[in-house]
Amino acid sequence: MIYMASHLITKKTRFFKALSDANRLRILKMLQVKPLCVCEITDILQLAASTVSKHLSILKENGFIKEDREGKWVNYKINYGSSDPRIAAVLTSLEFWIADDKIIASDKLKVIKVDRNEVCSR
Amino acid sequence: MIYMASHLITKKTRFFKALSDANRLRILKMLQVKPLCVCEITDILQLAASTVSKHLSILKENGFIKEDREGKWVNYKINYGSSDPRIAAVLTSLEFWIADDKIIASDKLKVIKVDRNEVCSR
DNA sequence: ATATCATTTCGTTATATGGCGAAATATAAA
DNA sequence: TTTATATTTCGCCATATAACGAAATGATAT
Repeated sequence: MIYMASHLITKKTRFFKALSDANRLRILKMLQVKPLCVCEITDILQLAASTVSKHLSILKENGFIKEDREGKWVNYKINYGSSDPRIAAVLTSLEFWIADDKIIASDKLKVIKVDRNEVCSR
Repeated sequence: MIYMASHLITKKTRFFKALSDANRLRILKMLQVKPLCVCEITDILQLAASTVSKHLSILKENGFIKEDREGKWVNYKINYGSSDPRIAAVLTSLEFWIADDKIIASDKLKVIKVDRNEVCSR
């Protein structure tokens, strides 16, 4: 089967694809509360660390988040200073683009309570 | 394998998923020029009519476009009056969200020239 | 009524995506 | 330098997605 390969426009879909996964939206919402390391996110989402790492790399590649190594931890945080105006538009009014619901509210509570020294290194 | 089924947040991804396909973005850009029927879009995108129909149904289900039957043709047009503010935001400034490129410029030219009585019923 | 044309629905197929665990890598601690 | 911890990369598998053609449906024209 021959698939279309219009590279120019395919690049445009990457922005939307990055936002097309429920767990990535949850991650953005959590990072809005405060920066988190991979194992903290892993603990809250209840996914394999490798899966979370992959989600974070997609969000980072697309400019939604930044990473910041701190010793053995890698902290991820919202990239409010993106030069892409679409990303800035989404990030500066996340509530508008991604409404809160019970799951997100619950995630945010967990973000506040999560303790890196407990959930990691178990 | 157990997949997450958080219905509330999965609904959120539908908006972005609808915009995550290159051909659907091309369709939105074409409809921005003027309303088109399925066979006109099929002719410009060079896809099977069934494929185009499916893309249109996804855009319609998500509130990006409206349909309007005119005899044996079904005309599709941009739904500028969406009650979902995110959709309104994207549609009222499509240039901001989906930049034009060579392919889109070429599509738009074809939209201006396309003649329903030629491309359909061949 | 029947034929024709536009569109949608359905069944099939290939690629993309997202999940996991294991192995590899990077840094800190012992 | 060895060990432990955090993260990433890799290979594999299941589901989702997007493509097609054929069949079904809606509407006009003969």
